[in-house]
Amino acid sequence: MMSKNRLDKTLIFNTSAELAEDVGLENITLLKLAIKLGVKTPSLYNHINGLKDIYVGLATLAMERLGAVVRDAAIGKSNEEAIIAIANEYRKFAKECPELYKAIIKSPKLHDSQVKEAGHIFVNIIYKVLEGYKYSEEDSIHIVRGLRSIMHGFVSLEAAGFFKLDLDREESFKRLVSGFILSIRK
Amino acid sequence: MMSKNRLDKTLIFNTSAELAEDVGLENITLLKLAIKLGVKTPSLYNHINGLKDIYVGLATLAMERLGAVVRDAAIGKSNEEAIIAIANEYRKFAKECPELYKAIIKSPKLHDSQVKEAGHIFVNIIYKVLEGYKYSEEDSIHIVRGLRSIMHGFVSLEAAGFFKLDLDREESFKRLVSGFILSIRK
DNA sequence: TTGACAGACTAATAACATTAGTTTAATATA
DNA sequence: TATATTAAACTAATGTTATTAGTCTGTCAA
Repeated sequence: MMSKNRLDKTLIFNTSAELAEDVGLENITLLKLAIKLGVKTPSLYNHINGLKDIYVGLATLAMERLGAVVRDAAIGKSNEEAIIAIANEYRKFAKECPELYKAIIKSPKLHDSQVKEAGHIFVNIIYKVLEGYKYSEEDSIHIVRGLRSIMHGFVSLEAAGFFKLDLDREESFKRLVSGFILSIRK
Repeated sequence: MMSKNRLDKTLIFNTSAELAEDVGLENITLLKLAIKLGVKTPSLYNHINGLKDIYVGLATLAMERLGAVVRDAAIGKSNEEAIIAIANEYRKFAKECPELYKAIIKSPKLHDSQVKEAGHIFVNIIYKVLEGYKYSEEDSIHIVRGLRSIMHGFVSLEAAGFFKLDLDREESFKRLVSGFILSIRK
């Protein structure tokens, strides 16, 4: 009657993501997570190898969701319109799930993990959008790095509270993105 | 003979910064710090209020050092030349002290702390450089936010290992900065 | 029915951060 | 110089966590 508290990785990571938003990414504990799952702490170890796995799982989840958001944003759009839509949805995602978003960067090292894989998918969407511009492969790499930098940079400084005046943050972001688009015009 | 192990905040934070680079920002413990200082753990509490203070202190230290680096970079230069120099030195700092750099963003909340103060100083240097451009105050705000975003974004994605191809990262950064400068030209 | 196994559980350990209370040594004061 | 004050070190103890070891139980295949 209570296969309710039957665990698996998906459930664990999804619940971790909720917990992160509740208590803050840094304040996740296995006890809190276990309680939220209706289970005792050590039971988690039947599915994951400890807290580090949680952070890797969260980074992967974040990347996957961000990839989906960005993919959807770009549907039916091309070139500048697509870039603007991607940037706006990227920022929206980071504002809606700030703690999950942080997990992307916190991830201990990307090397070992599936985060890599999820990251590839995310990046490939942007490459696809750039196809309209007919850049060389090399140029595309630089541009994708640039776009990711402005999106991540703005969004994480904003989340950290560095842009104090509440006023005008939309406008700041809009200008940054427009400026970037301008600078990659051929 | 051993006033060697006499503590104060400056010593504690400087040593914490070294420790962070040794073991990673996330892996600092008060025990490791105490050992490095030749002291027992509880002694630290005579000067700080716990681990959180360490992170706030590190964020402040990082901001101060970054401010100094940026200030020095801009000496004797103006406009585009100054911006390029600032960006390059900013990145260099982040590469040389990656763990300390991370402390800037990790800082729990900036509100409560002196990080704010150090941040102001840092930002004011950039405002000063922009004076050469004769922007309106509002424009300046947007531009400073933009510049910080590209610097922080690139540097932290790079540090996190997101730009896999070792090749060309210099070039990517150079293009990003040049593009930004281009986009703020009047 | 039984045997195996996944996945839950209890119990125990170790690494920390943190607090309370004690001692020591330097410095100011008489 | 002697004494009082005090800052800052120390020892001892507590509570929270992560993690591990070993046990129990229900499910499913033979």
